[in-house]
Order: sequence, then structure tokens, then C-alpha cells
Amino acid sequence: MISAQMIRERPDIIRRSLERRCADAPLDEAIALDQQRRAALVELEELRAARNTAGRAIGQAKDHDERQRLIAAQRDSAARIDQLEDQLRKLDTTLTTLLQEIPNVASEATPDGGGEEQNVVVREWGERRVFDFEPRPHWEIGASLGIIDLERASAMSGSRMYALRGAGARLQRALIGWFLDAHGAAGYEEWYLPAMVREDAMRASGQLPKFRDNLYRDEEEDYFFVPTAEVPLTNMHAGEIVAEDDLPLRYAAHTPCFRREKASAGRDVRGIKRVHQFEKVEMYQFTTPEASADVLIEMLEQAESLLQGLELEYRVVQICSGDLGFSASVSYDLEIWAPGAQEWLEVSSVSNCTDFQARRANVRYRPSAGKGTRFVHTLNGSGLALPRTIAALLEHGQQSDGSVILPQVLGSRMGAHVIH
RNA sequence: GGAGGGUUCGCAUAGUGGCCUAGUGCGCCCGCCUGCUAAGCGGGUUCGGGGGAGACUCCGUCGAGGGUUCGAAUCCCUCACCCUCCGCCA
Repeated sequence: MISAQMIRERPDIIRRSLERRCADAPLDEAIALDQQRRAALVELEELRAARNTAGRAIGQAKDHDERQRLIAAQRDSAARIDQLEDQLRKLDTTLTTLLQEIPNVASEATPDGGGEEQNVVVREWGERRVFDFEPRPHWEIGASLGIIDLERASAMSGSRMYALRGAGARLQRALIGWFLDAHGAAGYEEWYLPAMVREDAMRASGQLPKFRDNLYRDEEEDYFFVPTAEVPLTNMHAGEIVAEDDLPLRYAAHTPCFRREKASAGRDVRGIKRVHQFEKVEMYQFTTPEASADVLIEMLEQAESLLQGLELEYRVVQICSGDLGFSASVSYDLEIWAPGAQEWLEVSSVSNCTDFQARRANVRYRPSAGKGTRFVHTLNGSGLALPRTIAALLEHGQQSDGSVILPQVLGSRMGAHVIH
């Protein structure tokens, strides 16, 4: 969330960020409301101060008549206090809602651009494999090997659902295990976390109030199903004040992810590229503001190391201002080349959310030097999303006889280097 | 699903409508005293928000939110979480 202080003192920064993002947000309404709020607050606090003084006098008054006279004198101001409290409550609620609809300030490190087309390819890694036959897309390979079963999945659950069978299921499990072990070796603590959370948790990570349409929800128990482990990870230290010495906090978690994909209805319907339920391993860090820019690069490299281990051709794409996610200030995507479908598949997104989520989740730290508390910075990165990684592995490793050769790192976990 | 008990400033606790402007102990920080350390002595120690150029000052904060009252840690309601027991259950 953007702070009220920020819109009051530096609205120019927010305005410029909104322009760069090509986004509309109720900034002017929020500024006007903040002014009203403070005017009401000043009057209310003066009346409360007077009430506190009068209350002490009433408590000390021994004479009954004197006491009644003092109480009667407070009646009018009590009514006004009630009125102001009510007004302030409404102003607070509305202001918070407006503030929560303003996206994070796009960093100056984020390149300008109106949309996806203007994202910047930073670097490419690996060599494009040359095929002496026509490479097939993963849905054909998966079907002919009998390891991806889209028919059975959609028969029981509709479109955008996938089922994995035999070596396909074991491949997904092997990848999850290998990813988590790699993050553990890099200093990330592994967690198993709830995939169902309350509304507040969704607000903290920025999914609500704006993106309700993309979330699944259990009405009866009032649970939301997480679209990414970023949600429970953001809430790990909600409301806490941690010591600077404990930073950075580095976590990794595997969770299912649930997305309604309403906005992309009709797109990417083939195969397992865009589905309602999928598995993902997520990296997450809580850092100081000073460290977050470097940590972003460190996390990007950690995600890249997985793709290098899988021997997949990929590219690093820096997201431009117009394509930046709501909570992010700077983002990089990792995309793998899928030779069958002939497209780049996004398997990871690594973002610095600065203090945007920390303010919503109220996660602070106590600096070892100096006074008070400061908001931490939060960073998240996929490491990695499973269906697209599987799709790329199948398309990349396919042979003319229909079998698929897997990268060395998965051999021991799969028991074989070839699926056939 | 049922019954009961809890949630107070890092930890432990006191506090049944005004003397709470939340006390005490432990821990922690600063100082004094001392070959060093410990002890002792004195002071400080929740987290926010507002006003002011500033020294300062005011308001809120006792799990969260409402309500009653001139006045709520305290009384009432709703919710969350924790604990104990019963039932059911992987």
C-alpha cells in the first residue's frame, strides 16, 4: 500500500508512476479525503483531551451536586465526539480502500513502456536445439507417452485442468523435490503452508481488493484459495517487528496455486500452459530497504540456476512500467523456449515489492542503530512453476522415436534418463 | 458438533466503572560505584497517529471490531486465536 504521508507530501511521485504504468487510480480522491480526515482528527483529539481532563475532575469530585453539574456539562461534547468518531471511521475505511487501489511506485530501474511488447530482453542463455524432425508440442508428446491426461482431467473438472500419469506425475514430484533442495542449499528455509487463507491475508499481498475476479473462494467458511505461495509467505510475519540481525529472512515453499483466469478466457487453452490448478515452488525474502535491490538480482540468479541445471534455453526479460504487476516495483521474468509450440513460456517472475506489501501486512524491523521501526522490503520469485517447466522439458528433450530424454540432474530422482 | 477456561507494555504477572496518566518482577539499555565481572544504587524501556520551526505537546493503543456510559483493561454483543474435556475422524 502507498502511505497516506506519501500522497500528501509527494503526490508527484505517485502521479508519475501511474503515468508510466498507464494505470488509473483514485489518487486525487485519496488526497482530498486525507485532508478531510485530518481536519476531523484534530477536532476529535481536542475534544478527547478536554474529556480526559473533565473525567479526572468528575472522579475526584466528592460533592454529589457538583458531580452532577460536571457530568451534565460533558453531555454535549460526548455527542459531538460520537459524531466525529463515526465520521472518522467512515473516512478511514474509504481512504484505506482508495489507497489499496493504488499500485506500487514503479522503480526508476524499471524501463518505460506501454505493455508486454516493450519488455526488455536482458540476456539469453543456452543454445537453441536443432531438430532433424518436426518437434511436437507438449500436449501431443504427453498424450502419446500417456503421461499427461487432459481428457480425464476435463471430464471431471472441466477445461484448464491437467492430470499427470506415471512418469509424468513422478517428473513433477522430482522437480518439486529438486527445486526445494536447491533452495535449501542456497540458504532458503523450507516451509509447508496453508493454501487457504482469510481475506486479510489476500489484502496484505495485494490480491485484494482489486483482483477478486481471479480468486477462488469458499463462501461457507470464508476462505480464499491462494493463487501463489507469495500470499501465505507475505503473511508469515504479519504484524511483527523483527530484529535487523534476523534479516534477511529467506523462505521457500511449494504450494498448489488456484487461478480463475477470467481475464484470459479463450487464450492459451491447449495443453498445460494456463490452468486453474497448478503446482509452484516459490522463493521469498524479507530484507532491509538498503539490501533489496541486490537481493532481487541474487534471487533472479537463483531461479536461473535451476534452468541451467535443467539445461533449458531461456531468456531474462525485464518487465517495463506498463506491464508491471500491481505490488511490484521492479520485475524480471524468466522464459523458456518451447520448440514444439514455438513460443517462450514464462516459468518464473522475480519481483521487488519494496515496502508495499510490508506496509499492508505491517511487517517492520528494528534497526540495530537508531530509533524506531521501519518497514521491511519483500521480494518474491518463482523457482519454478511446474506445468510450464514440464512442457518445456518434454518439448526440449523429445526424440524422433517419441521418447523424451531428461536432464542429468533428474536421473537419480526419476530412476531413468528417458521417458518412453 | 457440544461444554468450559483464556488472550494485559519482550517474558511472567497485578488490576470487577473514576485513586490506571496500566502497577510489580525478570530481561534489556544508559549512568554511578567498584582491579575485572557479579551484586548494589539511580534513570530509561509497547507501538502508532496528529499539531508545532523547535524545546515540546496532544490523541489512540490491555487479541480485533462494535455498543452502554459524562467516563471502559474492567459491563454487554460479534469475531479471531489459544487451552482443557466430550463426540467424530485421516
